[in-house]
Amino acid sequence: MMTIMSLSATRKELSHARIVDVASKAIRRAGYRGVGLADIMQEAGLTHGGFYAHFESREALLVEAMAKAGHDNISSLTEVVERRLRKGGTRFQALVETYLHEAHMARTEDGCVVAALSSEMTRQEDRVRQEAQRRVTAMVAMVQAALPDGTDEREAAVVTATMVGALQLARTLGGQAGQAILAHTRQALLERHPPTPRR
Amino acid sequence: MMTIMSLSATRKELSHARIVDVASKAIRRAGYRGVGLADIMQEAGLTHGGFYAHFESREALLVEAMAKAGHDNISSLTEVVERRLRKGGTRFQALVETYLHEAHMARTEDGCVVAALSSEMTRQEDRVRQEAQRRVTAMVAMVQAALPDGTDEREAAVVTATMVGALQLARTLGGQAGQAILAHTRQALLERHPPTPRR
DNA sequence: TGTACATCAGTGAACGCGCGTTCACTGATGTAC
DNA sequence: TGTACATCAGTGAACGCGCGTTCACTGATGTAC
Repeated sequence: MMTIMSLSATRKELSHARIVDVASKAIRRAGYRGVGLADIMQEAGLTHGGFYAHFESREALLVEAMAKAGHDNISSLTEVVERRLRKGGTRFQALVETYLHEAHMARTEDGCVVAALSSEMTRQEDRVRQEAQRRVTAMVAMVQAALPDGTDEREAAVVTATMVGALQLARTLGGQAGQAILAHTRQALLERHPPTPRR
Repeated sequence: MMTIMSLSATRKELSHARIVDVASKAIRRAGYRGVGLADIMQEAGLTHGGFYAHFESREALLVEAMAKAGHDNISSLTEVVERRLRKGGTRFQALVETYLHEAHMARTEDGCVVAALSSEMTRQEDRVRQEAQRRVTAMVAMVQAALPDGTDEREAAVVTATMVGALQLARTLGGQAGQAILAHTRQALLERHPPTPRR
């Protein structure tokens, strides 16, 4: 929930972290333009006037919010994957089953920032877009780390694309149709990278 | 470019079609909220005041614009696929190579409406969202029609998710990294549904 | 074929609202002595 | 330990702009006779 901060975090640093955290959820829930600064500040327990003491511009907040969302994604996915691993199966299997899970379909604001914003990423100004590229790259790297050692980065990119696309279509359709897409995509990905090597 | 209209199309019907056509490109280029009504009307050769003689609301335009974009997608993809087919290969191969082509990556405003808007679809009001669901369903059906007879609809959905996700990530990364994703996704999909059945 | 009138399609100004940004001010926190 | 002062962090009003929506009006098109 909260960024890990040094013990000597000032009051201002704590406020800053709260604003970024609120924004990281807001953009995933409502899109880059879906929530105004006043609402974000209010949800962080502040008034909107103080915003520019923390950020140069709205855009600067978006950059930090995306980075925060991406780091939260990776750390919470890693944590859940580790937990699942103790019940057996491969790391990849655990990742696929966690990412393409109903719970992830339902909760956009805590979920994957790439899936939440991908079709808007190309339309952002330079700095936001560059951060978006870093988020995509980091996600591909995480998927690659879950695949068997030596797996091509481009293969990891294809798997990432499949997971992101499936989550988005599932969310758009919703309900049973959405769950069916998740289920069959899990199956397809595990066929492609089976727990036990083919030969 | 232009909707096919009856020979007796009135002047108003022609204007209406122009507005929808302009909007169908605008939303793909800039997102649901990326272009204002005044700009759309201007690009259609009109002034903004006349908008409400054509549509009940902005939302109503979005619904028509998405439907138009989707139909244009399917008809132009079908056309290109037919052309490619004459040079050999399977229908699925032609579809994959057309959809995951550099040209599609570069031209969002003429491209797939699902890939252009997917992460925004869940955030729209009812009527827009329902049309979005129809667009996804229609796209899955088109993919299914390109796969061998008897292929499961859910398998078509997985393939659709992979194509949509790959196009989006490729667009976000851009350049060589983007093209690499397209290339490897083409390869991965053709491995999964090879021109000659496995046995 | 021409005239008078009704309807159609579009114009352009105006309104209201939300939102990013700015700024003078205030209360709280910390520091010097 | 207490007092005086400086700095910090945040407040709340205001500004300007863009955008969806409304509306009185106009010029063009079509129809009746």
